[in-house]
Amino acid sequence: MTELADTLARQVWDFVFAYDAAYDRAAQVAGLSAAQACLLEHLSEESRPMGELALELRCDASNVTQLVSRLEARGLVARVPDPDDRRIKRVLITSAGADVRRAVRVAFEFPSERLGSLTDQERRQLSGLLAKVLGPAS
Amino acid sequence: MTELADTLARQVWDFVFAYDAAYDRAAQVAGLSAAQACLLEHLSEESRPMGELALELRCDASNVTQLVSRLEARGLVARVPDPDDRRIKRVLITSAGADVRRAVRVAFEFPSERLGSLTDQERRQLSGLLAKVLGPAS
DNA sequence: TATTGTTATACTCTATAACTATA
DNA sequence: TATAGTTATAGAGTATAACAATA
Repeated sequence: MTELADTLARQVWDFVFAYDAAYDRAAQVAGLSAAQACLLEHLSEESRPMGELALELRCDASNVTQLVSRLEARGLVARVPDPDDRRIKRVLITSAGADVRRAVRVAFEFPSERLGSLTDQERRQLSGLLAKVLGPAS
Repeated sequence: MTELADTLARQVWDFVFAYDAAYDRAAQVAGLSAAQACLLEHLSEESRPMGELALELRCDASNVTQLVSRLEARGLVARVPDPDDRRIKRVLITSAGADVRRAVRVAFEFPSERLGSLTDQERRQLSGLLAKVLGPAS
């Protein structure tokens, strides 16, 4: 009986499709591409080396260079030197960047809206299932 | 107590990230981009009008033109005329296209691999939760 | 006149290879 | 010699606007 598995696979596909589309729209509302919004999401209070970002985003360093250049041109991030290693450039989100990032988060209603239809117990259930599916490496 | 909601949102984000990356890789194994594989996935035995594909993929018609052109150049789909309306061009998957699509499906182990770690009961649970989250419009 | 699909164009994402500066 | 990041380049995804063919 693989019918259940097929149904589930389809549901997951549909969910991911809707999720991705919603994130695209949210980024667009804030005037960003999804990739740019994603990069901003990987920045914190402190600056971060570009190489670290490339690793986390699982993309080439030259890609990060371009993304950061576009964000920097719009004043959303800044490149700051690393005090210990002058080869390294660190990326720092500006206050304008933090504003835009907040706008993306606000526009990205999908999780709260969709997951909001679940009861507290169902949310716990889903969280447990996802933890099992994602495995220990997360 | 929004901690649960935050945890869940993060888990969903991680899951989608892993899912998307896995689909990218699967398409790449078969020599396709994710968008091309996705288009093939929307074809069945019968040919389909390009406009329908644009609607389902939620993208512009000109985008479908380009995707189909690339797939057609590689012999994976063909454009066939519509017998009733000569404005319409229908897209038909070739047997080579069906082979490649099968290769993508085989390479896309993510759902069966990850979801395979769940028991039958857990799968039913997850399916139910997704049905509720996706809503009636699915 | 409205619709289907294409063309021209432009911007972004992404990777590879060659390069610069620093370690 | 190895590493961090950049530059040059190329292919693909995507959209907008102008267009051709057909309804």
